[in-house]
Amino acid sequence: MLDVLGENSFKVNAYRRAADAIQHLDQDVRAVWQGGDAASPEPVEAASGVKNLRTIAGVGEAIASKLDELLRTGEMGYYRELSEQVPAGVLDILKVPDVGPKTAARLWRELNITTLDQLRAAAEQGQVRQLKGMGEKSEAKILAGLAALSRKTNRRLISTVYPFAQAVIAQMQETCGSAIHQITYAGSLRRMRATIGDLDFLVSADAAHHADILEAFTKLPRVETVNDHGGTKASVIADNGLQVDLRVLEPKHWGCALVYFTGSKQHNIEIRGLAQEQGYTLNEYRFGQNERELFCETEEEVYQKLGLPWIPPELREAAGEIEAARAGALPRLIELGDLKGDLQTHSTWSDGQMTIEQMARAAQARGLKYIAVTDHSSGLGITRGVDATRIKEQWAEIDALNKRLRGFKVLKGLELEIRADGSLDMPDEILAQLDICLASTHTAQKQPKEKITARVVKAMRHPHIDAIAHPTGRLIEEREETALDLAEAMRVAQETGTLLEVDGAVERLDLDEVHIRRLKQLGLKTILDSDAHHADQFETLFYGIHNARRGWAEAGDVLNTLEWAQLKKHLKRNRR
DNA sequence: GCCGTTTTCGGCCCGACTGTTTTCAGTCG
Repeated sequence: MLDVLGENSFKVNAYRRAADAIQHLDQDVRAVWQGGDAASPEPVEAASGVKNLRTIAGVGEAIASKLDELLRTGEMGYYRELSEQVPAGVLDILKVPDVGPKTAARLWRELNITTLDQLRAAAEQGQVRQLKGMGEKSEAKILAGLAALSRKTNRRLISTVYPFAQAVIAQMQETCGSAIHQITYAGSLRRMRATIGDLDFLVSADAAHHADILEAFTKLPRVETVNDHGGTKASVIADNGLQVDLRVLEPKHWGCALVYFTGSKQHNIEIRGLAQEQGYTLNEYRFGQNERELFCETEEEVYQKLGLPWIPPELREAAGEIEAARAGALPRLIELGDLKGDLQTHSTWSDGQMTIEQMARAAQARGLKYIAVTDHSSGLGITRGVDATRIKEQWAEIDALNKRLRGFKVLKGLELEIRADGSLDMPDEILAQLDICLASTHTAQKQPKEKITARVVKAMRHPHIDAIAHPTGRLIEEREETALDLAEAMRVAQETGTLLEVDGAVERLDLDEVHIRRLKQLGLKTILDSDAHHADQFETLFYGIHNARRGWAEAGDVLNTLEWAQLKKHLKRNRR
């Protein structure tokens, strides 16, 4: 709204920076405001809330008081004031590709256009081109943008974009062959975000080949429309609706370009600030110092020049990674190969699609040493779960299977349903005999905060429940998190030794990166599982690991990097 | 609106592409 009103762009950017910093905080902004004392609903002293908020980078006096007002009253007078000035529909118009704040403001003020429908009508009737600086092409662009907006889908799961990116790379290599020196994806995919908005590729090649490479890119079989096509970059829409950009550059620019296009934007701004402090300017091609130009063929050289070690892409969110790098305190991030076992899998005993043996053999083929079979308890009606009778039959099958397996162990587990009232649907006598017991909620997910928190906390206090599976219940782009008070759950986890799981299922990634980092700060361990219902779904551990890496997790933070004999000592049921 | 190992005032990351222009503004990433 400030943008549309023509406010000083640096002021607008200050709000963006503050919003970005809050989004990437390692805890809830409310917790910062409260000054670390989550038990009190408000800061002890009125003034300290503002002071606490100001510790956030990019939050100064003005934004801190507005946030304080928002947290205290649930409303912000300044926001309401702006809302009264700018018609809501103008903000919709801002979402049209190629319409920015300047254009939206002129459409509103000069043509009185305040809805998408009015904009479409005006463009169709040739009214838009009457504005100074707008012509037929601008008008056509707006109509195309409106069409794109109406069929626009949300961000996609990384698990669909990653294989697509691999396919694009393979096709480019096939088409251009030796002309391509290096090719990679960059952007949010390289940072391994859970969802991806658009896809960025970088190609290095001799300048003589640049035009051919861009041409080949725009002609790939899955390209539907070409939006931009210049001398160094092209931007297309693929048949799956994804926007895909490709940038071509000379090999000597590779290091700076890869850093630049991997981002995040805010990370880039911070490292360019660092470069400036050291007397350089940094862009996507080079370091500049007066007339001198310094090129970097690798990312390592770029960071080295800034006095930093290489920073893994998953950490590049301007969330303290630069300070940590400078202090030599970057985490040694967990890797897929560190995992020794998987503590949440399902079989045909409940809603899985494969037998326990098929799951076990697939896991072993992937290099794991053990899995826990954690079928649903019968309380979750839709999955035809196991009850106290059937689970004993399942144990007999597991015992027999373990005799046949070499160098691999199947553990007896359960994913126990925590009923809406907090009760459990399996006798304690059964739970006591398991190797590991997870508990989770699948029903009554809309309970208010107090109720669902009490429900989960009650389960956490049960002596035989080792971990809470997918604690927040989110389904990415589909279902919001439950109202569970995670700060309280973490506190109870510290007290009881109950673990909070990281579910690696690609649509869950639950806990997410922010919560994982919080766990680590509290000194809590976790387990990272596939939640596989089919042998193919062990693949999700790959995405789960990257999610954990985004949460700064090291191997030591994840218990199933241990052999089972060691791991079992950490489970609550085996502790005294 | 934010910020400070030059600065409490005066800066604020930087470049590609497009369209409408006779040298640049707007948008995007």
